[in-house]
Amino acid sequence: MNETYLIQQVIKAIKGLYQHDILEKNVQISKTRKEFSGDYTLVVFPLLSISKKSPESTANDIGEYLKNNYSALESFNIVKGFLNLSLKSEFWIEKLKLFNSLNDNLSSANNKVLIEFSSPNTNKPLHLGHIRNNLIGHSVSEILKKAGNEVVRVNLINDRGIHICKSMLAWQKWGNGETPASSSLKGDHLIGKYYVLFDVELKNEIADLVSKGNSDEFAKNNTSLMKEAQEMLQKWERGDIEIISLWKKMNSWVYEGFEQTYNALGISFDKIYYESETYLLGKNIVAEGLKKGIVEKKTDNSIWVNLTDDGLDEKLLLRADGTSVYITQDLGTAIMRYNEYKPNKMIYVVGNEQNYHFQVLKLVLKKLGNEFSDSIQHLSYGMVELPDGKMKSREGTVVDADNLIDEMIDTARQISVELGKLDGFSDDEKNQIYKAIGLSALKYYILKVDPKKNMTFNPKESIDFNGNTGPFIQYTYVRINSILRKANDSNIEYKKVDNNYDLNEKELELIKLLNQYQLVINEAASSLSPAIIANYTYELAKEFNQFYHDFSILNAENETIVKFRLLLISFYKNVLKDAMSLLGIEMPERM
RNA sequence: GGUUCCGUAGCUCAGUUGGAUAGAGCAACAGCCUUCUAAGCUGUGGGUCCCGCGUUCGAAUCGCGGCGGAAUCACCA
Repeated sequence: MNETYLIQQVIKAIKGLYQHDILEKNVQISKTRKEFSGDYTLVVFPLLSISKKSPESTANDIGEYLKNNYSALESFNIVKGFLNLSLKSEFWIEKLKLFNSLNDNLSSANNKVLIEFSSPNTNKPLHLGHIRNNLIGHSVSEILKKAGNEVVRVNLINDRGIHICKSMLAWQKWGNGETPASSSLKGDHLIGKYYVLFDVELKNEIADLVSKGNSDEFAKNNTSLMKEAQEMLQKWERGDIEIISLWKKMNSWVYEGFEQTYNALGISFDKIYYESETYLLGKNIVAEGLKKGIVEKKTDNSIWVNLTDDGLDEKLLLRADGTSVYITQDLGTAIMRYNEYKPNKMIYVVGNEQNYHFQVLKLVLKKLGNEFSDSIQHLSYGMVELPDGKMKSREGTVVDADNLIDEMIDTARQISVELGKLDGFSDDEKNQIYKAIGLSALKYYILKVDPKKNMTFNPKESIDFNGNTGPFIQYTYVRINSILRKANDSNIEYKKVDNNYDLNEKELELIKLLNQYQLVINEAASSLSPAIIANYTYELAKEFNQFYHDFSILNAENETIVKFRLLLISFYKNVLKDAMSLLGIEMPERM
């Protein structure tokens, strides 16, 4: 809690009472817990060595001092070593007024931040893990922007490498010219089908070799299919016209498919990099490193970097046949990006299974003389697991992104129809609302969990639409909206508020919570965590619903109260919408 | 085996730089629609915060040691 104005008052009090200077960070002020009365609580224990008095009398000294010297203070009370301070209504009403200018009082970090997320392979459709990546990336971008940073969103498409050759080869061998049009399969799903087929056929071949008396080890390393795939990769790197044109054709199918999924999720990028366009730079960088003697060539011509001095291992940078590996292109991409944008910070949204990779990447970049290496931050997020463990494509347990999105929207439709809330809307309007609700359930479900933690998704239990969920928050918004619409229809003017307004307890709670928004944004931005925003929106919604239940707004006791409450809830509406937009979640006007 | 991360209610998760009697949702049970949208509100039950030791006025939070789980240590990406 950085309520600076209060902290300054306490510092003054300590100085006045005990002639002692104290640092801001040593003043512990927090929100007062619900079971006690007060707005803020000062923990006096750390101050005892200065006051040389008991906790109670120290708290009393400070309380009295503030009472006499700080005009905003209404009253105080002391429980054990805790000094609870209540501020005057006027103080909170002034705070509330600041929400008239919601968007222009943000801390401006003025940093340029480049953030990479999504980064799909072009050999299979997106799944639930990718959804988490995309949602986190998009949301963190929005949060950083809100906190005053310039944000560049980039996607790095992994469009080359042995895995792409596998699906190309399988399609060439067994595809019979199948296309998305001919099969009415989404392009990325079509390619995925052949990637799986390759794996199946590869297993068959290995089994065949083993049955002919070869060892498992030998069989694995000597399949004709793998050899063909490797030859294809070499041809690709040499620019073989036939292979390149096949590659372009198949990739274009995948991009069309991805585009649909990105659109459904509401995600976009400022810049898309393709590994096929950056990996050569990576190779050059490795070659330079070789000249400088930073990396070394082994007898089989493969190139390695030795990181044993840094507690890590040796790492391959180029294969013996000269083709590049994952980290090769990542080196090139990082340098290219840095030179292009000169950001203060580069964030990579990549799963925690690649923690080691990023350790290596930063080290190698540094060794090669790139000081910006220190500005790279790996936003390492946890895996999405199923109740019995990891998703495995071989076992067909992968939760497909497109299917899941469709299911969520369909569930939203079913619930809405059951409740009969959208009777009288056009089909277009209805579909738009179903989509907003279904996606909010999905997005909120994923984003409310701390990114760095693994999370469990149970496909058998559908994602909830009640309780701590996206639709609940949307519903709250819609309720507010409905009241404001009625107020508008009756031409009630509620933009002004009198400082003498007598706040009731719940109204005060609502203002205090609203007042935290700025802090919450800053915290979410510094910890790169959409979960902080999500949990805050839930608090907002819960508080409002209690208020809504306990107090009438349009039929309040008198006009002053009606107007005040309308103003208050209109700020709730704005903040709810604003906060949810940071999660990439749209708010329907009715539902 | 080395390194990193994690362990909070039956389940899914919160718990802000160490602060007061550890919180929500789901699931279960019991109430609340003639009144601003019941996708809501209220209540009941549910805990060895993995275990132990330490630091501290104070530990779910920090340190050390265990136990349990995950990831990684690829000429996959």
